[in-house]
Amino acid sequence: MDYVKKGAWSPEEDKKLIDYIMKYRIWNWSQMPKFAGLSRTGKSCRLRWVNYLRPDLKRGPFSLEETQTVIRMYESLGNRWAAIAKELPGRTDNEIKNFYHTHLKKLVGTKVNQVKPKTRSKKVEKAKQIEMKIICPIQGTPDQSLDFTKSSSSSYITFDENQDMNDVTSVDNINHQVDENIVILESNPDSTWSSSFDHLDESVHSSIVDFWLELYMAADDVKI
DNA sequence: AACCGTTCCAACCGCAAACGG
DNA sequence: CCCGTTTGCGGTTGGAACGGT
Repeated sequence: MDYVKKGAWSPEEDKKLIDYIMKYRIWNWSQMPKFAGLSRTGKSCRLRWVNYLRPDLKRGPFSLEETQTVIRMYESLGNRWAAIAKELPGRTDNEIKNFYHTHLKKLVGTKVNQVKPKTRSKKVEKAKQIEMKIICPIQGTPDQSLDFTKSSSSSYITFDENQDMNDVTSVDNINHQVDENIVILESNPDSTWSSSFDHLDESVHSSIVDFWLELYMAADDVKI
């Protein structure tokens, strides 16, 4: 093949590849392109099919369950994306890798402190101004899959200045606070949070972690 | 409106593993 | 075994889209 096309796939190319595979199945990636009338390498065709055109792909944002699975699997397997993908039907290794690098890397592991955003949302700035009470550090969670204790710093969920720690007995109560002032900040750990966190029982604790993940995935205005 | 910096993801590359003659 | 070819994996990047000024 003299000319090999690179870059983004056109809809016509996608159709050629899909039509060919539907008709003849996958038999040899390196030979397939010339039979399918594509000026692409077999490698490019395989990647396009596996990561984008395959009919069994899920698409769309990761659910909370999927996110938790990625975190859990990453903590046990490391960057073995293909192995992690086996636990998430409809998701590709590439997709999981991208998702991890763009959304989770700063939450898992030890680099939380090193990814300070260059710009903060207005809501975060406002929150800082009113000296909000930190009530929920995402650190030292009872759930090992979300164990941030290795981190040299922590992420906080913070609430409005009048929020009392003793009110935090259920996720509903937490949710109630979200509309106004909840923000997530990164910060160095200090002594104020750990003691205030002690009286929360494990179920509330893990609920907060779950809630935080949900919030993180849903909120546009949240900066990590 | 125009510019600029950031985010995100599709697609690339290099390398390793698997395959098969 | 050896060696060439094919397939699979993980790191990296180009550029479109987005958001802020």
